[in-house]
Amino acid sequence: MSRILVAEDETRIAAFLEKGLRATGFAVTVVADGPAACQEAMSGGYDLLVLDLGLPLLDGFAVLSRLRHAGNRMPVIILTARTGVTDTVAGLEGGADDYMPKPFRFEELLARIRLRLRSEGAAPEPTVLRYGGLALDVTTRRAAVGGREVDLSSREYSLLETLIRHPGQVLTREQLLSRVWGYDFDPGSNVVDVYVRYLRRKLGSARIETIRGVGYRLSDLSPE
Amino acid sequence: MSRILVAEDETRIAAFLEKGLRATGFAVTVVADGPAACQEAMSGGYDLLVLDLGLPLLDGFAVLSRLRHAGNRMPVIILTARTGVTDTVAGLEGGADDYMPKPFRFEELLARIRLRLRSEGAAPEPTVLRYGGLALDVTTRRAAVGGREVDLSSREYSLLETLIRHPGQVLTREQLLSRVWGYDFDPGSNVVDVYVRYLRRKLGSARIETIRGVGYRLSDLSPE
DNA sequence: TGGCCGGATGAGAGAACTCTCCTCGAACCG
DNA sequence: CGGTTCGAGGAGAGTTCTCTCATCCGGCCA
Repeated sequence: MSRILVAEDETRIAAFLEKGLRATGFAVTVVADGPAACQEAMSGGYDLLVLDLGLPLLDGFAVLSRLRHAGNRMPVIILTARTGVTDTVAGLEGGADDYMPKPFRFEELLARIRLRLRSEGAAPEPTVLRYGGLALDVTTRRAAVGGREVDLSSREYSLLETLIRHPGQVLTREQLLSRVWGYDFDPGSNVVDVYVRYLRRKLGSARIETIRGVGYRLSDLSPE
Repeated sequence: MSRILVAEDETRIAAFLEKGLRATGFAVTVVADGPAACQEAMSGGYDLLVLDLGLPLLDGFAVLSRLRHAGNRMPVIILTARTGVTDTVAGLEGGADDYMPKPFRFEELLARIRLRLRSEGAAPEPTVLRYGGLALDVTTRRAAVGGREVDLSSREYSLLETLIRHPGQVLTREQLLSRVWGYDFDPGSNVVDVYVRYLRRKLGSARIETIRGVGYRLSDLSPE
């Protein structure tokens, strides 16, 4: 699987990224300041760099610029605080690289990463995800159960996509919460339960299994 | 530019597709029944086929199956009535091909077509569209004006994307209405005006020019 | 068996979104 | 110059979406 370098100094976010990316199957290394980011990135051992702008010692811009001047063309996804107006300038305006304003949903970042890695010549990402009679179209964000088209809200879709990307695997509420809702969401909330219910109503209740005390799992019913 | 074959018997929709695709810069041929679709498609003169399932004489499934059996691997996007439950079965379930349930928004179809053509080895579609200090990120559907991040609703984004894909060109209300809202939308509505106003409020009013009696146009102000 | 705990469900508040309708003002045309 | 037409803008209704909260139910354990 691909190797990803994360340059982020806020430990909470760094941990969030590391855990999520690792669970997705990437090899992850985290660094917390600019010089370390440079050094690691230059080593050539990574397929992609997730780069926070607000790094200590040497900020993200400087890191990126050094990389590029050294001829390093690895794909870079920039994390930028949304509040800082000027930050985003170079994000979108700055040129070829991808950016992602904070706070972001993990699934969104994942989508960007997949896109970047794919364009690097890897196998193309399938446009339709299938599992046990379910079909999810990632480009139009629509779903079908056993051939019946189903309307999903944005949240519902995102939750279902997360589940279907880990077929047969149990995901805890915390995992789902952080992936679909983001890293700064109230851990005591029962949104996940509620949205599971919404999905069950639309997909049929047997599609999503409850593992008591653990979490939820997509079950692989064959098409009705 | 790419050549597209449209197989659709409802004249209203066929005309809608032909006009829209042509305006986008594709070379378009329209056929209205199954045998004609087969014949044209087999000719090899097209890069992509937009195929309605409800064709007379020979339905879309049959056309597709004949094509594939004949070894033709051209990308096919299937149009399917959303009401017909069973139709969608083979749409999403059927395998490798793309499908698009009716009624659809033109811009959505366009996105699918671009995706298909891109994966055919053409130049990759840029992920950020820029024009006159505007930057639009097509993957996250976010926008920035002169570096300032702007939140857009789904409709607002879609309208702005349509405008930015025709930089400097005047688009009529009808064009915008059919592209962003769909082909069966009330032509007497003033939604376009309203959404132009929303965009102006968010982007600055000078960004979108009004051409009296004609329509709207993005103006290429340099970044503020 | 009785009580507890985790999950399911119902209800609903608040916000965002989409669209319609109506009025005002300005451009254009005679 | 006056009337007409077209677009700008304000206001608001209806809907959907997202999330919270409170209650109910059923499994599980003492």
